[in-house]
Amino acid sequence: MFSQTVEYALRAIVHLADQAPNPCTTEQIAKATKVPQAYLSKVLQSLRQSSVVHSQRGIGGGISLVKRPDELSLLEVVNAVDPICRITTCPLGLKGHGANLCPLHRKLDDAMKETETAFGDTTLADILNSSTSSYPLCNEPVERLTQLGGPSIVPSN
Amino acid sequence: MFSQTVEYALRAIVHLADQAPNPCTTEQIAKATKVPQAYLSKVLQSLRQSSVVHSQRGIGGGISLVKRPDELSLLEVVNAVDPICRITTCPLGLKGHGANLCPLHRKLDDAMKETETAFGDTTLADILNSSTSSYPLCNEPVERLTQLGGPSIVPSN
DNA sequence: CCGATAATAGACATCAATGTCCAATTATCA
DNA sequence: TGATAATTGGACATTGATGTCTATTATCGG
Repeated sequence: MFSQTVEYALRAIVHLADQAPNPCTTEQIAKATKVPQAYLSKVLQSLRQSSVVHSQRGIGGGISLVKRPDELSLLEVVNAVDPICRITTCPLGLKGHGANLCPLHRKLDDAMKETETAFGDTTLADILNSSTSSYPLCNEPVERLTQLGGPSIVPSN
Repeated sequence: MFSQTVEYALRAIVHLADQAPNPCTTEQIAKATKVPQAYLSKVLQSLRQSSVVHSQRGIGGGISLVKRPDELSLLEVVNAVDPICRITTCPLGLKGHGANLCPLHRKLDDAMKETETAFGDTTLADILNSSTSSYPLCNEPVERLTQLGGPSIVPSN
């Protein structure tokens, strides 16, 4: 129901939120989220163009969130890469219907509205703080690669 | 969020339900629902293989519903052509997660579950009897091409 | 049996989603 | 200034979704 691209984008953003506000390189994200790195870089491009993430080249650079995790919703991420486009007018182009959807398309649009609302109401902080037995994306919380105020380069092995 | 094929399949089924229990030819459905006829025939094949519709060749033949409209759910139609596949195990293949989804995938699966439930609880009869100002798929109820018990061939012009 | 009707099957075309690869560009550090 | 790290951009490959076309098969009426 959701595209592979949406899945990848959400994984990446969850990882970034987990590391926020520190940046991660595309390679780091790719490994942590098991997303093909070359394709991930395309997905991150979309997220950058939609101002969901910020990117910085060069040593110590990488990708970081523009907003704080508690201010960023799943919907913003989804809409950046594969927008949930609601049904606003009759797909058959019937003039008599216009914005007044028939029962079938009303039902379809209602389902999309539900999803839109569910994603719009959930922030990345909600995901990270959710108390389930599984940690987001990984078996255990990864060690944070960097500390908040400190110098940002720590070798990963 | 839903594929074009799902949209087409639902349009066709709504039309068939509207005409039930009489059969419609692919051409009739295509015109009524504004779906490309050649592609529609493929979609109807899927629906036949899933036993959602029955087909009959030759004069007086066509496509008809297997179940009554009040016994057929939208979900059965959707699953016949483009199944809503729920997330049952960790998409990253993490052993520690297994069937115990992490918060991200739980959220995604919950959204799918909502949609699944909404479609599973709605029958074609619900769609046809829904009291909105727009009639399903068309500006006004089409004249039924045939009567229930009578001979089934009436020229369409 | 014959001819008209209608579904069926398969080949083919087109386009978008997904995925890979590499050169170019930019930023940082020593 | 040069070396290194990292994103960026574009070309390319592969696959599935969408769409078209034609020949074949099944059914019915006469």
